[in-house]
Amino acid sequence: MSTTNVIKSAKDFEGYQEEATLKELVGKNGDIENVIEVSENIISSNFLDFFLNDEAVEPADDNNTDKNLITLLDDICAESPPLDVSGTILNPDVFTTDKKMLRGNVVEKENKVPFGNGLGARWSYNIASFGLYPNQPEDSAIRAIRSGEKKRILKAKKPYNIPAPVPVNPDISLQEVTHILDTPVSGVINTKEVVGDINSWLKKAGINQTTFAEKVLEKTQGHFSVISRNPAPWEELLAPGKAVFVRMYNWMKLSEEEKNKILNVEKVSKKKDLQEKKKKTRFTFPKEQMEVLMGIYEVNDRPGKELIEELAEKFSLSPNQIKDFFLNRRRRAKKSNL
DNA sequence: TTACAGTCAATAAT
DNA sequence: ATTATTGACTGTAA
Repeated sequence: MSTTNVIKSAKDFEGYQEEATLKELVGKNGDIENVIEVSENIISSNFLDFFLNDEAVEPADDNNTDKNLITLLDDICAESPPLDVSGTILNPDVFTTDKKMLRGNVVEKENKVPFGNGLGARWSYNIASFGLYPNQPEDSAIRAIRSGEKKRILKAKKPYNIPAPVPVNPDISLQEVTHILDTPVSGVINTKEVVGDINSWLKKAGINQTTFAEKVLEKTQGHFSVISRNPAPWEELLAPGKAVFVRMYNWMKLSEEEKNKILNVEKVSKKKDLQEKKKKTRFTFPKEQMEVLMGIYEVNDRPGKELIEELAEKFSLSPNQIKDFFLNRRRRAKKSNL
């Protein structure tokens, strides 16, 4: 049986339609031991017999590009053959062994064969790697060789790994994912915890506040920043406030696939609209006014109407501006525990 | 009506 | 670039 036929058998076994090297065939399953073992049971051809047969140990002759299987297996399992291999002719005593011997009852013969890194190492490794070498002494050199080769096998098979199919639900629509996000949560949400989860997820996923706030929560970055830094307890939230945390809570339950469904939606540019609008400038209390206001706040955080109007008068501001100052101040002082 | 939660959005701060 | 801050506006509950 020629190497070509062996490869053909292997291809049939693997169900390969196209040309492939033996290495690729083995790599497809990623497990040379398994290929050999399974082939022994399934292939009716001489795949395994070839390996065990004298024929297999015949050196490839110089005019023949066919290599014997031992050589092929060595090529498969080793990046490069051991440097101190003295030749290509393997010990006939060993390779005329039959299946029964390979099953593990070869101790007597094995012990006569030198291990180490010589020629013998090649065949002993091959047998050992198939797990058919039960009585090997602890201190035998074969152990190192075997484990070393196994590493190489693992390394070699990587490029041929078939990635496990990622379970996805390709049919779920954006609308459906959004619906999931808005599904009410029964019971109390730990706002602090949710916010912590979201923030670590954002960091891990490399997504910024603006993107998350706008695409997922449909809120502004600033708003998200505030509620994520000092989330109010669930009980204190009104319906709209709760809804935001429901979204964050549900978000963490989504698969990455589902998350991407939402994150991939492109925001419609509002540049045009913004250009048409005259953007307001934000008033800032002058330093002196702020000092007065803060001074009052220290002793009285709820000034009455009279004081408010007096301040408004003095500062040439509207009473609402003064009112809002105290309102916002109280709210934010409470939130930040100050 | 009024205070406050929810927000926006400019802009300060990193 | 991003995140934090904050004056002001909106809607709601009391």
